[in-house]
Amino acid sequence: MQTGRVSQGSRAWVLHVDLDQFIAAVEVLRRPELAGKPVIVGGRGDPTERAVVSTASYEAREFGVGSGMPLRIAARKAPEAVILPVDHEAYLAASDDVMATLRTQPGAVVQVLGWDEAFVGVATDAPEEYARALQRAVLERTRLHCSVGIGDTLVRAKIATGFGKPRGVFRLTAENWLVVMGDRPTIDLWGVGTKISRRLAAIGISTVAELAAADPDADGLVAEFGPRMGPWYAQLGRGDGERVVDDTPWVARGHSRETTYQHDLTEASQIDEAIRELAAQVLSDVAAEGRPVVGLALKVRYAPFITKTFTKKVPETFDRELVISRVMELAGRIEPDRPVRLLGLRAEMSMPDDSREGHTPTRSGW
DNA sequence: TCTGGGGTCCTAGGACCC
DNA sequence: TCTGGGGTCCTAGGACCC
Repeated sequence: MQTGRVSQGSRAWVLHVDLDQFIAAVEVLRRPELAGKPVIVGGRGDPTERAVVSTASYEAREFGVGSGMPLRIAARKAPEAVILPVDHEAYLAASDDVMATLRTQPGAVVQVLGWDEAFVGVATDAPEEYARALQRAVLERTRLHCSVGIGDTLVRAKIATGFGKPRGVFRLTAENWLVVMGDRPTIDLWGVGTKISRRLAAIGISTVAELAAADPDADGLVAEFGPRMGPWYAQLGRGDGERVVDDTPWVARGHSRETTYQHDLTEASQIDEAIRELAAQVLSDVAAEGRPVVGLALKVRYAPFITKTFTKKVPETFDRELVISRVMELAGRIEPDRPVRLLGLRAEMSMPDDSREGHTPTRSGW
């Protein structure tokens, strides 16, 4: 494992690189006539189907379209928009080019976070210059623009990027953390969503500054969130945490497939067939890893928003038939005579001995 | 016809064992 | 027969991220 530690007096920095409107930008590259137009990418590109927006171009965002929005609604808000189907292969190829470019930067340790973002650890006395050089390299090699956050922890670098968008650079460290973030609501933190921010507000913590000043025990964080997450949220409020970028290759814990059906499934035979199809997909994903299955999870969404998950541990196995029979056991728990809108199947695999297990903080990227 | 698909991790509670 | 505490494993559910 390589790490981004200090060398020879230069200070260690964490850079967070995030491509601007990545998916839409990739689409515009191969369809130059779309430049400057509202572009929405989602599902199979058909706004009459059940699907959501993956990415909207900045022009489409002006109409109020955003990621995660039902495609049907997006099409209504931006009737002029060009709607394109999701093309995973194309984005993966573009992503690989971007990551390869980052790795060519002098002294860079690259930790990939997703298709369109990565941490870069580097020791330098001029992080802004380094960031600008990095942006130029990515643009030259891929024709894609990115924003860069500079921080002294992963969390601060990640949050800094938002202030740099689009195409900019922003530095967020212990020095200016509270000045920049203190008055903001806790939901602006990476790792705090609507539920947690509401629970924080209920114990009297609404802003980042209040969270930063909180004593986990005395101020109720431990009582509300437990001995592990309570102190973790207080640390997050201060922007503290991991400082070392880690390029250890990712090892997936499992693989899953999920399908939302355009028309709810009502017949037992339909459901049976759909589950066998999911199982075949998941098993081929798992087979490609060459690691045994150790657990299964079957997710069922009954219309409209009631989701159940059935899980089952299995003895380590490579046996397809055995796994499928266990999956069908789980399927037997689906309530009959109830329309099914979504089915998902996840297979967990045994972890190789040399993988990082229980590293803390445990969520990816933290 | 309101809500994708791929992930990760934490916690609570019950079962079971000593 | 009743009761206790500690530990581990499993299942289900929740939350968050891109």
